[in-house]
Amino acid sequence: MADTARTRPAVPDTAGSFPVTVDVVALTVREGALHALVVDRLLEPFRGQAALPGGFVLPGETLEQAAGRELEEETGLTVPTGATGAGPWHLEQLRTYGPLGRDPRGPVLSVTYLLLAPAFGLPAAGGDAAEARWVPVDGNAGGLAFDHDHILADGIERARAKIEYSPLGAAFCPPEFPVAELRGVYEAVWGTRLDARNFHRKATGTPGFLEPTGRLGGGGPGRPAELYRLAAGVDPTAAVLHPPLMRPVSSGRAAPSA
Amino acid sequence: MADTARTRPAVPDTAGSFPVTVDVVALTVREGALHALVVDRLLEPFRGQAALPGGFVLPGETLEQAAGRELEEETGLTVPTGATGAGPWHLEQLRTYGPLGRDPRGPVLSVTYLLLAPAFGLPAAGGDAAEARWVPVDGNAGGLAFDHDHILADGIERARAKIEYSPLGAAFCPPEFPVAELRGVYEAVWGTRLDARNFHRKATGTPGFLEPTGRLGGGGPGRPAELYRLAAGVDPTAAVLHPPLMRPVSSGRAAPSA
DNA sequence: GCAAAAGTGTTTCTTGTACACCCATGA
DNA sequence: TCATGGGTGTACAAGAAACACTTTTGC
Repeated sequence: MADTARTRPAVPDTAGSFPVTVDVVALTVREGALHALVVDRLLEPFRGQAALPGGFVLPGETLEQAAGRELEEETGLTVPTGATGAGPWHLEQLRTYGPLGRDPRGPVLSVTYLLLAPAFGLPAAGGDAAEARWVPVDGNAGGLAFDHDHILADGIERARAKIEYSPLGAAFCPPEFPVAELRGVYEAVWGTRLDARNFHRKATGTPGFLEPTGRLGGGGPGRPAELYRLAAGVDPTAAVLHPPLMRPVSSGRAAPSA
Repeated sequence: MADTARTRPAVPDTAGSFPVTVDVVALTVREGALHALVVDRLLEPFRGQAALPGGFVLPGETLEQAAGRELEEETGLTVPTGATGAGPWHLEQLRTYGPLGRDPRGPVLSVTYLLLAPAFGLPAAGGDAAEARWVPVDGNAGGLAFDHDHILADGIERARAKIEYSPLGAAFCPPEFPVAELRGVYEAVWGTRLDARNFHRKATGTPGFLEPTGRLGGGGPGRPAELYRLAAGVDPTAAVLHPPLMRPVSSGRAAPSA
């Protein structure tokens, strides 16, 4: 074992060394349906096939920085790094896959992240970036490169579970939104219908969840809705919904695959 | 970019390559208190200091295999790999830390696992393995090497949250156990007292949680308790407790650090 | 006025919580 | 018999579910 210096111990040379990718399950709600972000691969392996946005971690980068960089390269949007809670975005680590049997190039570790975001437009195809697009995830998406179908399913299940007890549903909404929009998020993510009146009471009555802005959101038919924002100073990963807002038992509650 | 072959694309050479460790937060309940497994480090860095059991992933290993191997080397016990659900043990991935600023040897990624286990004895110190021991985690453990204090706190919080809605509390118990032992697990993990009678009703009345064995556990004073086992064929990570067994609001419910 | 959506009130039922009470054993 | 812990019954309160009803807008 080559001890370069007594003050700077070295990693044992029997240890493996692995390329590491960061892949992102980016979810949003558009037109009442849950969508995931995918890109068409420009390079082998799986060239031309859809995949989750992601790529290799570069030396000197943190995992979060790599996730933000890949998202920016492939969607043009800038995710404030360490953005857990800053703005409507929410980025959190999902889990790590690999290193064996998931990449034809050899052993590769993939650290995956879950991004919950309000709907946003994507740059047109072309340029140096692969085309990124939103695809609905109505149960049957499928067909992604690598083990990305599996990762996507795990990300969706995480999102479904998380909005039960955390205020993270608001991460799918713009900074100010009516209660009905938040309800639409829950309905899209869970794939169920919720009673508008009971949801309103529960959402507005839970301390540390919503905060009225005083403004009204006009536009559509019917009475204008009051606009709310996510309560200030609340950790968006904290369990503030006590008791939780639980999905109806009919809704899919599959455990994430081990 | 050196394309070694058209049929076997290579990892781009701008990608970083990282040593990867697996570290395990092993928790158990002994004498009514939650304990974590730590080992005393025999090598630099942090020689002589306590740390979570773990070590480098070797080439050709899966992460779970590495976790099982490290546990076996340091505690002498054999964790059936892919053991999610087999036997009373439960091993699940916690999260991944790094690669920057956590190891004086340089950038190292740590994939961490959470092991929930019934109390078991440990081999005596000496031999080629570091001494492993159980330490109580009454809030103030502290003093572990690397970022292991942080990882341990995340693991404890995961365990606290998980037993609310999954049958995993039984992973701390032997194959057959009285309801009171399971209640003791909840009390130790949450650091609260629970009403024995209501707990009994809830635990035995939840479908897919406990299964009577018909046997009685004698021994102590008082009426002998019926023994139960974890219900067969239930995914221990599935959320079977509906509605969940929720910890009293006074109990620590800190969100895992981002 | 009418339709549509927001928001409130009310009733019913389920569940958590607290605690009185009985059961089965050892000393 | 008493102490100890296992297990059941019951009353109360909090919350979920269902839905009638009022409010406020556009057409």
